[in-house]
Amino acid sequence: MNSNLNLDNIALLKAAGIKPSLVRLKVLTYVKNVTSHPTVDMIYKELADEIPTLSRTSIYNTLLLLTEAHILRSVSIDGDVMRFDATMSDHGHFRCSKCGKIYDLDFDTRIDKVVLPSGFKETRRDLFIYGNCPYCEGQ
Amino acid sequence: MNSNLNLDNIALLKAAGIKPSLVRLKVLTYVKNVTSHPTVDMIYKELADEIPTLSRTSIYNTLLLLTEAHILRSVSIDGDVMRFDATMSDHGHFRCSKCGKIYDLDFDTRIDKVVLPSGFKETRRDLFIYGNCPYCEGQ
DNA sequence: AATCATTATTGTAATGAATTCAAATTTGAA
DNA sequence: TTCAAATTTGAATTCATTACAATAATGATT
Repeated sequence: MNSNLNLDNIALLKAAGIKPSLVRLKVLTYVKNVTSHPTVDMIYKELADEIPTLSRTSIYNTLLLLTEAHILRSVSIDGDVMRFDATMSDHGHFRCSKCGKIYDLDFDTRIDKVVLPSGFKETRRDLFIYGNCPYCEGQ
Repeated sequence: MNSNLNLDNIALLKAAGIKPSLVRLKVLTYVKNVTSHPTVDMIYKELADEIPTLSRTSIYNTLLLLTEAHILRSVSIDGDVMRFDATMSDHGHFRCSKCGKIYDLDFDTRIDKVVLPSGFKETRRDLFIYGNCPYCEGQ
């Protein structure tokens, strides 16, 4: 399964004109396999075991590259550290004010009814909802 | 008009249990009179003329105080520097990718139709739309 | 008016995420 | 194998924000 995913990711990177180096594959695979919207630090700490020479700069470089290629997207919520997300379909984010966990938030097309004043041209939107998640709401 | 607004702001601060000091009044008045969603730096540079001894820390302190009192709100868009907004009614924000200007974005209640999964309790939401504003879209 | 505790303001130092940049390493074509 | 190009590294830098201790201002009480 992991190797399959790697094969997919190799193809994915090649299709985007990006050489599938070790660092790039590991970063991409990790962000894809995880729902935690990891930070650079989380990625670094996770991959440092497998790649002992790894530097944070490489992760910054890689994430910038993958973000510009629209393979990942960056998520910056309310002044927090930058996080990264492999879910590229249109969706919002919920952040629990207690535990800080970030959830992907599917929303249907009703949000598209928010209309811009004339002359404004939209390229992207972010919806962030804050509150308590089910695990923190109980207590 | 300015003195009237100051009188209003004095009352506003008092009602919130905040002593209406000079710095607080100047910061509040400035953010209220301006639609630019100013940064700490913009506020500092603007007020430094009138209050020569002003420090950035005071502005940070003041903005935190006013934000916690729900007199102002902070706006953090896509990893940018923190900005501040005196419009407290429900609204979104549009940032022009070219000129960087931020516009308030009224939206009607249709956005409220975005439904959270059960167990999630919402306290606040942010909607950010990116693209080009009318002045930048032309060229 | 003087005292004094409380609050506000200041300024310096520390923190930490993100960026810059040049050097070292790796890669892959010739 | 050679060599140029691309990748990775690590140290230094930048810059917004926070921490914190010192100073100044305020306002109630005597």
